[in-house]
Amino acid sequence: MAKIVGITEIAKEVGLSTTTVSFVLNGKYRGFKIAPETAARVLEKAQELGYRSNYWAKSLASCETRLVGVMCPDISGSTAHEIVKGIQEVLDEHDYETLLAVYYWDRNKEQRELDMMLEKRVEALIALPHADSYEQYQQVLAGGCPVVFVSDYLMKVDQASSVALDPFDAIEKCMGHLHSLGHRKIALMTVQYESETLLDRAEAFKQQLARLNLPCDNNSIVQTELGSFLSMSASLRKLMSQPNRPTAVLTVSDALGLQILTELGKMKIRVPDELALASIGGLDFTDNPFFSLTTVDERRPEIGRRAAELVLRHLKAKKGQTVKPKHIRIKGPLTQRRSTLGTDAMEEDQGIIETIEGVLLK
Amino acid sequence: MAKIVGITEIAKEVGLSTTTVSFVLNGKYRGFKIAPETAARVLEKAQELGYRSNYWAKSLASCETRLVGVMCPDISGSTAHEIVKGIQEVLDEHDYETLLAVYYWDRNKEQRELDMMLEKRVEALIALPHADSYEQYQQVLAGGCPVVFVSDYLMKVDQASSVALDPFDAIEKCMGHLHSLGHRKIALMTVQYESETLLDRAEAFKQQLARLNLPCDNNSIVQTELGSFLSMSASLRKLMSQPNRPTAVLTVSDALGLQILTELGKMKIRVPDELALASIGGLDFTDNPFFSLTTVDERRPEIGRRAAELVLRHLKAKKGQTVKPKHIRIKGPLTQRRSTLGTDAMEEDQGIIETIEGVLLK
DNA sequence: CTGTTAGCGCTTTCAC
DNA sequence: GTGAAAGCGCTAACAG
Repeated sequence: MAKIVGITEIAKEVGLSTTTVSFVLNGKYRGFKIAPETAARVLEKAQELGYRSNYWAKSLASCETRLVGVMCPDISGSTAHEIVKGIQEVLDEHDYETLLAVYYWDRNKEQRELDMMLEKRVEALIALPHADSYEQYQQVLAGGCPVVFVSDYLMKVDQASSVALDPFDAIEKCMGHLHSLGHRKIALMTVQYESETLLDRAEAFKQQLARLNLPCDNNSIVQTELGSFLSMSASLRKLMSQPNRPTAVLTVSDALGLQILTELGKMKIRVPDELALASIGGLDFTDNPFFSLTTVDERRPEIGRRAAELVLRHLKAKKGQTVKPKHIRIKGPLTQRRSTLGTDAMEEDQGIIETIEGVLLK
Repeated sequence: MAKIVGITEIAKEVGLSTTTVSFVLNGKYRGFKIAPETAARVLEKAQELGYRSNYWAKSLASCETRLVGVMCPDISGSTAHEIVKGIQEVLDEHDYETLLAVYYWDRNKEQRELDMMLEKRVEALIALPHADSYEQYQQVLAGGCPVVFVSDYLMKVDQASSVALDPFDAIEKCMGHLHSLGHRKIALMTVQYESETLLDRAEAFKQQLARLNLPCDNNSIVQTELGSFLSMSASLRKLMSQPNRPTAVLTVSDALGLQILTELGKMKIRVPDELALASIGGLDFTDNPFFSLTTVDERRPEIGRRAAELVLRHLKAKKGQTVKPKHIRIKGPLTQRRSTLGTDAMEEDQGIIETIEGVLLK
């Protein structure tokens, strides 16, 4: 830590007490004011000496860090960074800083990073949790640090709040859309990962099948390994080799949807004529001539914003009163694209985008 | 800041001084040792009380934060997060923490974040700098905080170190490859952005044209607006409508390369028959049936690692001696793919990958 | 309007 | 082997 000028030095130089200097520098006037002339002198000296306040000394003395920790499993995908952006947007306005930690889907690292967060005395935590880190978050809460889960959540951690896409609404929109296009045999492709969000989506899917009076058999829900192209490929091929294969598939994420679209290309199965595809996510397909996936937008920046608001609710109310955990489910819009509508329909819709020939989407 | 148990409380409970407790908790034994029995008692009590050290109090007292700031313009692309991962890898090993700030290509935000970094007393800064933030970094250095630029750099900030891809090596590899394939009319597509790295690549390109005895005219280097698909499209179409249009194009980034590939598809220009394409980046094209771009890998994790090492060099040597800035240029491997070789050639190469028909790359 | 005084939670000489 | 005491740089009552 470089030996930089402190408030005391300024005080000495200007012949005032550190108190006064502190007040000037923080623009706080308790009770009465500070003589403008005095303030000016201080400010000038501070400038001259290249003064920079020491955030941590401040935190120590004032017993508040104004720090909110954000934990995410990775930042390579769009999910995390869009959420983070949303979070920072609102936290910024309220002068809270965000401490970002990435744990790369590693539970040990997640634990270590959580420890660090606590050591750094974050006042709240927003997390995209790993599926089975129950105790770890429980512990954080026990330490008096509010937790808000985003995008995914851990049901067992019942004192934490959460913000996520409304799975029932999203699935209903997709299914309604597919149904209205005449699809009667629809399958869900999901991921083998103990995520509540994923389970919710599967549950919602079943509900919709029932609501629409559609058949539900062993092939209605297909699971693939998280992140494995090969596994997805195998599952998909198996699914499509069934006697009464589906005419439409719903996937739980854009990433998976894209992989499937790709694989369908290899399999020479035409989309959407032979198989329509819809997913949940929120990728931007503008400028992308190859992929055009019907999706329900997760509205990730909004998820981040709401999470930050939830956090602020705790932080503001900190005077003894306990704030009940709150669970927000966001409704996202369905955007119909070529993976369900086909090329023709889109030519009218997409104005700017030239429709070009695509292997898959023709 | 929650009122959590502190070292003093433990000391009281166990009937020892804070000094002793501190030593036990930090595993430090100055001179002699601490009675193992004492240590055990302390540790147990700490456990029982759920003690967590206060990072900032520690920093204050010990005059070191063990914090390294990392500034990046955004985290949506692969560049930033791959570099960050590399950085953290080596910093982790040396018990330094990294403080990540994203400034979203906004100079004001960059300035604000830099200020925060200094207030938080980071001991060094690694930055992916904005093209014209000269003074801002100069100021950081003036404050005694070493700066290492990654991927891009600011020449004017001459006391900063830097780590980047070796542009001359990279361009030479690309040009050599294209030349050996018979291309004699090669153009460079770059971005209108005052980045030293980009300028270096353009310079290297010119050198290579000269070395290979290839023609260099107004159309040899084409600039497009940063991030604008439309601008790229216009430039490309103009370029390709020239009487003696190039047979190969070299681009400064994978992102641009991908856009160009896309646009060529729309223009029904076959790759690589009518136009070969090579770029610099490091995207992974495994599992991607549509895009297959010949690129020189920037080795971003390596860039991060080297940057962290540079930082450590400063941090270790902090006993008065000034460390000279160092500039590291990394050589990346060229991976030949379908955008220069065509489908046939690749069928032999790519083992696992099924070659499928692609609109663009057939 | 400004100064005094007492810490925040921890480290770190130096003495016992 | 262990403790006393002096801070790190700053804030926050409470006086004046």
